Amino acid sequence: MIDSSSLLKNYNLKVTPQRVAIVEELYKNGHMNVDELYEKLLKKFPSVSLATIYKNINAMLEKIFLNEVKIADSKPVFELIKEEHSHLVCSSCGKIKDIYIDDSSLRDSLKKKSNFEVDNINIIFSGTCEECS
Amino acid sequence: MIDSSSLLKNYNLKVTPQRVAIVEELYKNGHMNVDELYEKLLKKFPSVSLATIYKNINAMLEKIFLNEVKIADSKPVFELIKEEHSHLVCSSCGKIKDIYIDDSSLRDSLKKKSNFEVDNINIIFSGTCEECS
DNA sequence: CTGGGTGCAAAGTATTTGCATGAAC
DNA sequence: GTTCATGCAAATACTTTGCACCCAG
Repeated sequence: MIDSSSLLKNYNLKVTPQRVAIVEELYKNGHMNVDELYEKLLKKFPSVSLATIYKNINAMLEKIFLNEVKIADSKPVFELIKEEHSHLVCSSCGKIKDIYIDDSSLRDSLKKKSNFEVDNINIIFSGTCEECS
Repeated sequence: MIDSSSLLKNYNLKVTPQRVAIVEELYKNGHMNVDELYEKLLKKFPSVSLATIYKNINAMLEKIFLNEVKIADSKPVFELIKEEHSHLVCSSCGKIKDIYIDDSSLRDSLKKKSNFEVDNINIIFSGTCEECS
């Protein structure tokens, strides 16, 4: 499991049960959109409000321990920040998986073509996952 | 310039002045979000409505001659479909440029790690463009 | 002429904000 | 005790829809 309380404290966020639940759900499920998070939290806190979800997501995005992933043809999803990685998105089942791919060859070929200074490369593979094919 | 009328006809869309203007603006500017398109069209058609912009963007997306690009921290932008390419997004000036990068090494390294069947790879480089650095 | 596009207004969906109360520290 | 999070309701932002009228083919 993940030590949500320490994580929250490290980022100067008060430890509330709702926040702990958000972190734990994201840890368990990897990638979730706002509605999925809301549904999960409703089970634990029947009176939780969507506003709380939004406020917390935004707080966590600002503290940079959450990352927003924008995928074609679907709602943005959120994930806990971890090592830099890319995403596999299955167009059949919709599942998203992390994958660790070396991007140095990409950086090299960009360098040859342009003087753009890269901070960050965002790569999304779409296609069909092993289970669906 | 671009032959917007033929383009529209080829995709079975009636040629209207608003549509021609949308295609021409996208051709000129490369990438535009809904509001930018709306502002441009307002200059030519003071009574154009946002609904028309949305309806046409959606029609063009369906006919697959428009592409939606989702970028972190900004509104989605639209571009005319052309050869497959990647995007450079400057975090300083916000400008988006196309870049043609060979992705075969990415495909190879993915193949080694996973049985995911790739249809399509979406790559966004963020950083600082030549002019801004 | 006919079908489909346009513009307007209204509805729908998504997200943010203000505020009173209550919990975390 | 003070600060800040929560939940509610209202406000704002974004996008779609319905419909009467009009233009493209």
